[in-house]
Amino acid sequence: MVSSTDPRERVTLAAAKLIHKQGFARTTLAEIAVAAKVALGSLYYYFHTKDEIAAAIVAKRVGDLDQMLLKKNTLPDARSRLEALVQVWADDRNIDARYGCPIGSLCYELAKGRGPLSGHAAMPMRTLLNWSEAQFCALGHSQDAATLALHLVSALQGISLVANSLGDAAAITRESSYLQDWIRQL
Amino acid sequence: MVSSTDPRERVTLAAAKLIHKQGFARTTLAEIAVAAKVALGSLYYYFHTKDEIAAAIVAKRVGDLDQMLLKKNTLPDARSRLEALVQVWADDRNIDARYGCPIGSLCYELAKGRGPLSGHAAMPMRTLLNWSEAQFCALGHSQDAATLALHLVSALQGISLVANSLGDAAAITRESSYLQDWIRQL
DNA sequence: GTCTATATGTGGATAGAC
DNA sequence: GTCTATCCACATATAGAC
Repeated sequence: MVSSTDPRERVTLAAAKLIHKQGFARTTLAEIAVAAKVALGSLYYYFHTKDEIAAAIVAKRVGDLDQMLLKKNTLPDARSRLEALVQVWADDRNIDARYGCPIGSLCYELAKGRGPLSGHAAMPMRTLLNWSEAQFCALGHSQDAATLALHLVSALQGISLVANSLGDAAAITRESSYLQDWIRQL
Repeated sequence: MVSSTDPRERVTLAAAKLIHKQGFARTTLAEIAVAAKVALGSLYYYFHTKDEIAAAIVAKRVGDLDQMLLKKNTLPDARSRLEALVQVWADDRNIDARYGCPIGSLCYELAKGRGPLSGHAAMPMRTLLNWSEAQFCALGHSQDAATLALHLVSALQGISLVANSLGDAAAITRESSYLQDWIRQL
C-alpha cells in the first residue's frame, strides 16, 4: 500500500488517500497511522496538528499539479494542451465519480468556515486557473482568457461534484466530450 | 434567528444553516439544539440519528428547489427561465463564495464514502438537471438537452466551489455573465 | 413532548520510555 | 526518531423525570 521509505512522506500519502475517500473530518489520525505504518504518537513528530497534515496534502497536490501541467506544456499547441487537461478528468472518471475530485473536494471542505486552512484551499485552484489562462492567451483569447479559464476549471470541478452526487461516471465522460468540442471550436 | 413554531421544522432550519456554514461533520447536535432553541435530548424525539437530520435537510432543499423552479416556470420562455436560474447564483454570490452552494457542498460531503446518505445526495442534482433539461428541450435542443443541462448544472456547482476556495465572490459574477451569454447564443 | 443528567465511545493530543 | 500508554475534551446517543 504505502511504499515510501521516508516516513513523513508515507504519512502524507496515506492521509491523502484516506482523506480523498472519506473526507478530512471523518478520517482519524489512528487510521492514517495504520495506513502509513507509523505509530499514532509518531505522527506528532512529523506534524504538530491534524490541520498541518491537511496543509501538507494541499502542498503536495499543488506540486503534483505543477508537474502534471509542466508535462502538458511539451505538447505542440495550446489547444491540445487544454484538451489534455480535460482528458485527465475523463481518465479519472471512475475514481472521481466515487470520491470526487481529489483537489476540489478537499478544497471545498477546507475552505468552509475555517480560519488558517481556508487560505490553503485557494492555491490548487489558482494553479489550475493560471495555467489554463496562459493557454487561452496563447490561443489568441488574451482579452477574455481569465473568463475562459474560470469557466473551464469551474466545469471540471462541477462535473466531479455532480457525478459524485449522482454516482455516475458516465456524466464525466459526457461533460468531457462537451468541453473538448468547446475547446476545438474556440 | 429561528422563528418557526413547529419545533421539528425549527431544528431542520437551524441545522441547515449551521451545516451550510460549518459542514455536516463539524456541526454538533449541541450547536443545533441551541440554535433551534430545543434541548439537546429533545432532538432525539424528532430525529433518531444525526444522519436523519441530514436527510431532512436534503428533503427540504429539494422541496425549496422544486418551489423555486416552479416559480420560474411562469416566465414566458425557456431562455429567460434558464437565465433566471443563473441569476439565482449571481444573487447569492456572497454567501456562496463564503460557504459554498448550500446544495452542492452538502451533497459533496454526503456522497463521499457513506452508505445510505449517498443516495440522498443525488436527489437535488436530479431536480436541477431535469428542470434544466426540460428548458433546453423547449428551446429546441431536444437532441442534446441532457448534455446541455449537465454542462449548466456542472458550471453552477463548479463556480460555487471555485469561488469558495478562492474566497472571491466576483468570480461568480463573471461566470454568471459567461453563462448568460452562452444561453442567449444557444 | 420537553427537559436534565448521564452513559459510552472515540478523537486529537501529550508524556515519557526506549 | 519511534514507540506504548494515557489524558482529556467532547460528540452522539440514552435514560428517565416532569
